[in-house]
Amino acid sequence: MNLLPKGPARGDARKVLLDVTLTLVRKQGWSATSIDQICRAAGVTKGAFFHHFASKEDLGVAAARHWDEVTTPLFAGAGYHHVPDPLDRVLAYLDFRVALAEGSLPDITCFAGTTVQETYASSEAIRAACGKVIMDHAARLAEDFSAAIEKHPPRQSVSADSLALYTQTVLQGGFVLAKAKGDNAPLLDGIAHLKRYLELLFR
Amino acid sequence: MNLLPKGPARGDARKVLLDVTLTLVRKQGWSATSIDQICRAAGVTKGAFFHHFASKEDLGVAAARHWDEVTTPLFAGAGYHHVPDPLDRVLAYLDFRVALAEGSLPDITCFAGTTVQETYASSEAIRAACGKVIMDHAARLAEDFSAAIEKHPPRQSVSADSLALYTQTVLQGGFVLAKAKGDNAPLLDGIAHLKRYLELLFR
DNA sequence: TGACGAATACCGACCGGTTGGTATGTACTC
DNA sequence: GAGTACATACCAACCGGTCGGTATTCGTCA
Repeated sequence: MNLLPKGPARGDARKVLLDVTLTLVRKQGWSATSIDQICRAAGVTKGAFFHHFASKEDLGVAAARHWDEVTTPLFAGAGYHHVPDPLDRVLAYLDFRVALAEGSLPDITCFAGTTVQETYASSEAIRAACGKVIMDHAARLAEDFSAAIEKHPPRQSVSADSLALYTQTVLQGGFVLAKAKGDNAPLLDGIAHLKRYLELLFR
Repeated sequence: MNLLPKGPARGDARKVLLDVTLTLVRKQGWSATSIDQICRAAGVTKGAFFHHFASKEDLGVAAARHWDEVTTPLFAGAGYHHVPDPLDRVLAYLDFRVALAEGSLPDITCFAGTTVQETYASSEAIRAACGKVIMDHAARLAEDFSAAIEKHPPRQSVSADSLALYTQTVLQGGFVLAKAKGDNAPLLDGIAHLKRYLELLFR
């Protein structure tokens, strides 16, 4: 019989390890999450781990890319893309982020933001991988900002890239404040201020 | 003779341990910083450490309070307090933060923000201590926002507390993005957007 | 179709070093 | 001489990582 331990099916170990890594690191941070713990949670042994990843640092880089592969379809498939006006589309993106913010903190925060805070000085590879995820996400948002600037000339001269990066700044900061307060409110509040900024700037 | 190791003078161990903790944690994160490493950098043995702190968690709480004791005089003694108009005072506070942002990342980032990201789910004591530092700092800023709202009625109704917290959100998010990019620019850019928001809102 | 060797996926024991923490001893101060 | 402020030695558990082995899958050629 041998029912209980029940690891993943053959061939799935890598994906399960990456999924588990995202979950554990978002809750405990990067350094506090050990390879043993990841293996236990994934129902896999250390041998399997080091078959797929050369080191913990290698896992960090792979997990950042996996985070990108998980979140990109989530945003790409969201309804706000169908809003015709680019400014309204950006505001709808923020409404979507508000909807995502309903949930417990470990589920709504950003793997890349959490991890890069701990590794920016100790692992250039992980820092770069996390940075790329955030910058790529911002770059996609910048396209909408660019169209919004063209269609609705803002009161003051601002660049699309800068606005997109500022949006990520507010979100990442919202995560930090939410963790500090033990409550989503600062995150929701931050998004509300950002929306007001955009409306003051563009209308 | 016995010159080389040269620890701190008798009675100074606790303060040195706390100072070293702030430095190391801001660079490496909380979990990646070990008690042994802190003792080595402080020129003190483990016996001294556990004489002053009951556990690593206890150190975390004490370090958060120490962070408050270090930063509060820094802001209290800054020139922006002498700006007569409350709105200009807030904007001068942000200019002061821009000035602080010139420097290498480990020196300009926030101990409380860094630490709380790693500990919010694993240590309620550290989370609360870090949260209090941030909220107290915001509360002091909220007084200026309150006066600014009274003197310069904003275009839209906003609360002073919310604006003060949003300011901290932008700063904390700026730290994260700066670490992710390996460059202060997103932090400076974020503060610039925040200033524009306040000017659009209040003038 | 099936036999077979190679590559892949995974297991679990083991290693040296480090972790947070303790127990005991000692020098200095009041 | 009593309390404070350290130093030293030590511990079990855990850390990231290695290694020899096994089970499964796959390409290939008869």
